[in-house]
Amino acid sequence: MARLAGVSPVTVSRTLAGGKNVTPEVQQRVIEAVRQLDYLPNENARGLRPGQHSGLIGVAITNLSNPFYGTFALGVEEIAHARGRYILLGSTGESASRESDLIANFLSRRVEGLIVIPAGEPAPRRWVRRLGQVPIVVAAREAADLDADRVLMDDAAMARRAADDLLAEGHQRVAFIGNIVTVSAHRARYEELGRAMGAAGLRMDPRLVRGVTDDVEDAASHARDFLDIAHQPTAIIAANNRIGVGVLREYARRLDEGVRADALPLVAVFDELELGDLLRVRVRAYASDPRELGRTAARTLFERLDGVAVGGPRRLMVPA
Amino acid sequence: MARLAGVSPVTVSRTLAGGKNVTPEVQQRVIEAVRQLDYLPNENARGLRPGQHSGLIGVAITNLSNPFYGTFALGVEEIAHARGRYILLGSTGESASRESDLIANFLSRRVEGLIVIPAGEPAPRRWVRRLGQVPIVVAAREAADLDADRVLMDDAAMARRAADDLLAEGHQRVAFIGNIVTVSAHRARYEELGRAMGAAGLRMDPRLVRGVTDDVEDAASHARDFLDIAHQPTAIIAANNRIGVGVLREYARRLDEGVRADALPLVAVFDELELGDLLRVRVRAYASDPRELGRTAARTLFERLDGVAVGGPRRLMVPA
DNA sequence: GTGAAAGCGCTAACAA
DNA sequence: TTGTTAGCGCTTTCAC
Repeated sequence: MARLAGVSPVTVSRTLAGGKNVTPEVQQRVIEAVRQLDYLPNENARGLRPGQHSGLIGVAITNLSNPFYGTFALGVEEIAHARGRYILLGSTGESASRESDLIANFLSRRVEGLIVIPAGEPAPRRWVRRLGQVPIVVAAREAADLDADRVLMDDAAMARRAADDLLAEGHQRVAFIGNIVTVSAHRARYEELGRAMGAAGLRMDPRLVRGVTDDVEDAASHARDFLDIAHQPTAIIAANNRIGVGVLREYARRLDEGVRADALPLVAVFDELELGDLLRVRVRAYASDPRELGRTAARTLFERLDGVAVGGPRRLMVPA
Repeated sequence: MARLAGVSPVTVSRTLAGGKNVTPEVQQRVIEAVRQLDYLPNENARGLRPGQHSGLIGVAITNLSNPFYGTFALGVEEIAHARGRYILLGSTGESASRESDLIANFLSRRVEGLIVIPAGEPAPRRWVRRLGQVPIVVAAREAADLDADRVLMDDAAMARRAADDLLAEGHQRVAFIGNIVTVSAHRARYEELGRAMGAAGLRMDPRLVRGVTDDVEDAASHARDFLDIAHQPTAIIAANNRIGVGVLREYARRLDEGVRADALPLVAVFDELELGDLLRVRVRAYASDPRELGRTAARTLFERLDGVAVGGPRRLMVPA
């Protein structure tokens, strides 16, 4: 490359860096050679030099096929792109070991920062020690053992609104499907729901609470159980989108079997349900804003990278 | 690191590479030092050596918030993970220049291979020359100027099935929303539809064809037009998922205004419509399998990387 | 079994 | 303005 232009590698570097201290003529020669060879500087080598950054952000989400996380990633990318960064992306599938591997690999590629949706599987995050000075933003869920910035949805507000609606309609027996043990967002939604109902002199029946994180079929089977018990709940609350879809899958089966739509419990879904208003069954969605969540997570990360934000971990709330 | 273990960097490298030619004792010392320092070898430096590979696959999709592409990426990741590779991911938003930038950056990070969903914006792909020996797989859509392996859905089969259904029900006036000019998948679906209807002595009315790629609101506004013309079509065909959602958004508005569900044209949607069977309006979905598409794309890429596949570009079809 | 030397592609610092 | 030197962190080759 340098040979073709008849200059030294330094001159190539300088030209590509903006051309400071290079004769226009020489620059021209370099540019020409670059084009002729389709030369692309090796970013990995460049990042090796001290003081240079890799231009990479590591993003670990739980499940790419869930549109919530896809949209989240889109929000992250939007900001990252505006800041000239590129995304290393992986999904954990809620597995703690996969999360650990993924992050170790991100770090070994010298990402400048990390954005992580913590995996639900409960396990100590031994990888935090490896972070060193690399900033990390935890999004969508709490992670007790991570001493880092958090960007969360307003789970309590969403849950309160849901509770208000349910109470206003006179529901007394409501079921809940979600992983309240390991997924903080689900737990927050559940607890606030319980509080709001408690304030109205009601309580969640623990026999009507089932744990699932993201699995459509699992959720469907819990819904089946609820529909089959003698004293059906009057509403089923799905802690997220995928769980909601699972419940509705079971509803579709029931309708096929001749069950009437208004004989089925109301379904309340968190996180958005596309076309919920067009369904033949009674559904209510309490939507969060995954794209803005992603954007905010990325902005928060960049504030650390820029040194704009200093000090202890921050906690940001993205309104629903 | 090497100092802490009292050995040379070479010995560390050897130990981490499996420990060939290192005394178990010394290995132990190295392992211990690694743990103590939370040492992670620098993958970028490692990849710098000749003959080493980066362990990265570049994936360029059009829109992460579309669950179709999210699921596609999941399929890619599944295979990549099994092969110990990691994913550099970016979305093009259908923009040709963004596609070009993205791929240039992937290449400058020395990805081992690329998987690309070509952006719809028509523009010559000048970046192909930069590929050098890096294999690329084109997925989901054709890209005429790319001389590379392709992994496509069976658009024609899906369209034929849709046409059969429509014809069986006596539809004669059907509208189509999709970008038949620049998105080959949409075009293939449209053309096959036309062929099948032609065989039945009917034809698509060109005034009932509108171009949109992925935009929900755009699609909704076209649907609005179709609903407002005097001689309504009896069916509206959406070339993909997002377009279908757009059409249905408009339907939801109409229902709110008191329009009866059975007064609205049937909607046929390609690529899957979650919960389509639960909608209050008549909808038919012709689903493809994005996850398998992603898996197949990744497998095809690895066959090139492994040297299992040689010779000219292959064309694979993933059944719907 | 271990280490010294060399070089992957790049750029900051210094020299010419 | 341009080039030489050196070193980022790693691994391959060769010597011991």
